Amino acid sequence: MNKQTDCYTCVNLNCLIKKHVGNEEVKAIVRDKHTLTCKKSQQFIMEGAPIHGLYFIYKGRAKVTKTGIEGREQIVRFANDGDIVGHRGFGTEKTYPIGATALEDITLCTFTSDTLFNVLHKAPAFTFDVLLFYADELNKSENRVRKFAQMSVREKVIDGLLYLSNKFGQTNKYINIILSRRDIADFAGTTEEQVIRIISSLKKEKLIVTEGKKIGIANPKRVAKEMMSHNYI
Amino acid sequence: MNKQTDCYTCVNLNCLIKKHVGNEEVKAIVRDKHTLTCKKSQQFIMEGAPIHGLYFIYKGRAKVTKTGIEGREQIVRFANDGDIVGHRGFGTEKTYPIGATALEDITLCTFTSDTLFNVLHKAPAFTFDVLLFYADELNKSENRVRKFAQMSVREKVIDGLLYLSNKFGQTNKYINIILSRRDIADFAGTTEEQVIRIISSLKKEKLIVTEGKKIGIANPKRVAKEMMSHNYI
DNA sequence: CCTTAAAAATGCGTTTTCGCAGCTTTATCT
DNA sequence: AGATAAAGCTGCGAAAACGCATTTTTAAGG
Repeated sequence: MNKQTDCYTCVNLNCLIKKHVGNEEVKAIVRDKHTLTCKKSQQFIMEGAPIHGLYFIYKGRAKVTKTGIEGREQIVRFANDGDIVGHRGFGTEKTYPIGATALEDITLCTFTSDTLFNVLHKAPAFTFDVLLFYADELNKSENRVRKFAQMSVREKVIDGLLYLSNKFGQTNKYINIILSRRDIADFAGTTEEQVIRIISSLKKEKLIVTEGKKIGIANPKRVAKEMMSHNYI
Repeated sequence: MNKQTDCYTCVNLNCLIKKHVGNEEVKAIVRDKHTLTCKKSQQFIMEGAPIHGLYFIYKGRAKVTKTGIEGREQIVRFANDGDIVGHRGFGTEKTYPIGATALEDITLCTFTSDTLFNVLHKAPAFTFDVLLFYADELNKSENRVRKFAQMSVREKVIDGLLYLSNKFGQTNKYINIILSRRDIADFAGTTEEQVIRIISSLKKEKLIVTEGKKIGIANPKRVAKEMMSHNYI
């Protein structure tokens, strides 16, 4: 029932598999590929479940989470078309350290750990690019550690909205993704109420606009300025 | 003046170079190696400075930092013998996204970006291990994001002390590293005063012991229990 | 060993953040 | 369209975290 996708005609030019699809070793991955689709709200990686492979997003958006105190979820990042999801879905670890949930109907490409493991040992240029991906994610994550440690709640929410606008883009003045206030809170590291309060005052300050659940950055320059002191270097 | 170290007789068995020193390609790295020493408090990587290579710690300890609001520093992690320091000290980025400072007199092995770049394209087994290292660091960093988002200040300080005890070990009941309360605060993501207050009450509760600046976890089980709710999964 | 500076400790008022409760609006299902 | 549930909003008191000022202790240098 799943329409199988094809790496050769795939439109995700930022996908690392696509980039290296000419490599003979990488073709082994392509042959092993399985396509699956998930409905909105479906969790396709369970935190703590045994590892069975790595996911690449063909089309759609997902949240990557870690469960904390009393089941409270922390969104560690969002994933978009072409992104890799499933840390350590290869190699020596036994269970997934993160969970992943579809934010909308989503099509995924998945590969078994074994295939990946082999290719990562045989296609250095590919492995190097995966390495760079992880190094980049590490840098972003460490930036987030700093932000969470030093920012006020207001700054964290603004920073979160800017991230979303940047990651998913804005069309017709609105950020290209619909999230609940709860999800924004779980991402920004605060409570639902605080997010609501802050969004409400940002609206009064004409920094953002809303329509239903849609949020748009009305004044990117001024909003970015709110964060300036956190971006230097 | 710097005594040159030698990978073949190196005692850091956890060092990735040491592990792969038998590989012909990796020997190119070994030939390129330079040894340097730093005095305590000396900063050997400046945040924002042009990248010139990657560092491996031969002997000593260092803190890895990011500068935030009004110059306030966030310690993103600590490094010990054999650890890699200098994210992205290879590849495409132009400047270091982190700073690194010696916490005591330290001996470093350093390699130029170009040499590393080449070897990372030619020695897949080595590249794979570096990849695993980054994936692990990423996982740890994402755990820290969650902790910073959800923990109270007290929990963050306790968690920081447990990390230090685990990372550097305890001898004679004391954690094997001397840090100022300020450094602990910069790591745990709070203020110096809070760290002082919390250490003081942990002492009263007989959970830790102190002697001068030395801190020891007196009751690891009970202390770990304080954090249990954060460790599940 | 004494001097001086830095680090640590503590009290206290202020600010920020939180979480509950109640209410309103929006979405969903038949 | 109407019923029901979910999500969003707001006020308010409580708790947590902060930052300043001051004192005490520890470390460093001559």
